[in-house]
Amino acid sequence: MDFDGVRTFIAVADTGQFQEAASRLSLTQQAVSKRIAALEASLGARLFVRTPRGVQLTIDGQVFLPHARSLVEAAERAADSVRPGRRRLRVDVVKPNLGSARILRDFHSAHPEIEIDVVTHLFDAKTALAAVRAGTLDATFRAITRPAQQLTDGVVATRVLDDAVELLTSHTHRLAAATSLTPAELAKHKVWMPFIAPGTEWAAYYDELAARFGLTIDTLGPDFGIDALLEVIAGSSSLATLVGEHIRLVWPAEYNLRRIPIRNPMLVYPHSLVWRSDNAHPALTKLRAYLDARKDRYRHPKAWSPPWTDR
Amino acid sequence: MDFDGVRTFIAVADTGQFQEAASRLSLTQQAVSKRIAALEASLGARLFVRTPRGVQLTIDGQVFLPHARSLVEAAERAADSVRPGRRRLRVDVVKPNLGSARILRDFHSAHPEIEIDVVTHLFDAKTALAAVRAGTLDATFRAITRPAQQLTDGVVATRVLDDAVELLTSHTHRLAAATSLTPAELAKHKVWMPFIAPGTEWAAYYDELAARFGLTIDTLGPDFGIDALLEVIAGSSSLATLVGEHIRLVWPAEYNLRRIPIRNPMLVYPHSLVWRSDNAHPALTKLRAYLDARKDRYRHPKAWSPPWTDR
DNA sequence: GAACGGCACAACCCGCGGTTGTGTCTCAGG
DNA sequence: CCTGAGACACAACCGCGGGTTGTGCCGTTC
Repeated sequence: MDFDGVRTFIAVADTGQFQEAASRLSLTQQAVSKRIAALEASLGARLFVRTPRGVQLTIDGQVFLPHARSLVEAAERAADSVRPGRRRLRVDVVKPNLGSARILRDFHSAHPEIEIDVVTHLFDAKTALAAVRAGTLDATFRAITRPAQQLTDGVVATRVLDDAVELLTSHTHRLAAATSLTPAELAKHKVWMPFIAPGTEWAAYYDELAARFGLTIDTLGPDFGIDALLEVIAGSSSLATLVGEHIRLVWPAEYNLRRIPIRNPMLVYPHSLVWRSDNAHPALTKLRAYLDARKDRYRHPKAWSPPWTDR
Repeated sequence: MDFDGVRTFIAVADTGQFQEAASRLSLTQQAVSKRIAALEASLGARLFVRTPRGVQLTIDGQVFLPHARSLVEAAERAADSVRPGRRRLRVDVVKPNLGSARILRDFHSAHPEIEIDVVTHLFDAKTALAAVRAGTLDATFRAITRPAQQLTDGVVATRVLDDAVELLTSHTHRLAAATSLTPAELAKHKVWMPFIAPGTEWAAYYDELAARFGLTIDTLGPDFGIDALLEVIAGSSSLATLVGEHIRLVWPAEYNLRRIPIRNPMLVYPHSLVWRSDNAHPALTKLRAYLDARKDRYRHPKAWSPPWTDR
């Protein structure tokens, strides 16, 4: 099964005859006949009944037709997704379960007509910012370290989300019963965050956090993914980790995990939207307007965040 | 852009190197290299950065990857739709705006996991029944004329929908003010139904109806489609047509059309579900159970319908 | 610095997919 | 009833796209 065959099938179905489809495709009737025969052979089903006055779709053909159309549409979309100019908006959200991804989903349900390509798993903010600068990425939700240095040549940012840090523990952990914690209380316990890759802006954030409040954060150990982490946390009464309030986490009911907010001060991880000021993509304008209209909804203005972030 | 290229792209993206992808695809590394180069050329974008230790997706590549996956999935679905055995349920509903299509949609929203291929535009019940008998169609919603003759060799039917006939007129028509009509009142006016193709079960139904109640139904004139018909009806004070209560019709507000129910007796068009008794498709079982659970919801047991339909 | 592992380029070659030519079937018209 | 037109299939041919083998280059590793 190949694209040419599918496209030929659609042309024949639309015109009702091989001849007409052939001239529309700038082919001979025999070529169209062969393509359809090949497609039918590869599918193992007859798609047309040949009549002296043209062809007619069989039931298999009628069933296949809408699939064929959606197939070429999907091909169109795929090609458009990388075509320079007039392409879908490309936004980086670090990970699909983060608060930034949730905001993007909210935006998408508010404007379902705007098509978005979500990018994840870029290594760090530096990579993402370089991509924004190069124009391969329209926007990224990232924490911005040292803004003066990184936001050069027309790359701008606004703070859009303060994700409050919470402690995630098993129900057997010594802090499990607390309804909230202060950073000072937290300093007495070890925090384990193997998913923080060294050299990223996440590592920088937690370094600052640990230094400022005297926490011990252990980022050692291989990162086997969030599910493995949750399982280990659930089975331990001494291990705990930090997560953002907006991070979507699901675990089996028997894990019985606790998410404990931190107060006095509240600690927030700062997400900014970063884009090139000369990027005229209409969907980007819509996204910025959407975020601007909600700019206070996801902010915790009195909470602590590192001094290097834009405000 | 061709399927092989897209599949190769996915294999390379998954393995992270041409070599490995090549052996997985039973190709040489050079062939993979050429395929990717050709794909990149046809898309006008670089998908991988070549490194000494393999390849890495560019941002374009990351964006393209999910599209590529959905593309091969769509291809899978398309091929499955006509593969004999283990295919989606194929149901014929005459036209997408009919009550039978609505019931099928209701069924689909009740069981979103069941995938259905909807077939329309089969010429008549005879064709549809032949397709059911041949096994190319799993079920059809049709009116059954002369059940004893047509429902031979294991093809069975149950009545699932009585679609009450209504008169559709402009607001300037002489009957426009009526809140309901009797067939006898209708007999004095001409009814125009150019969309009834001669030789179909629809024509048979309206022939019976006209003969029984003395109506004059005109099926002459070319059928330019439902929109054209509505426009003509809207502009005439003498033309009217008959439609089922469950037929979904939309028209511009200024048309100001009226749908007038018919009573004493109510006239219904009988839809039956027809299937082969030896068809073991699990989705068909579900559909039958669904319809059986609602078998009184769409019925008008006291209404008139032709004597040849199953009850 | 040599061996290794990875990708690209070059040359070759087979066969897929196109074209031309022809046969067959059906329907319309005289 | 015959004939011509129109439509699709089959056969033969052929060029080129896409595969293979062979080789080079480059960066990493020991």
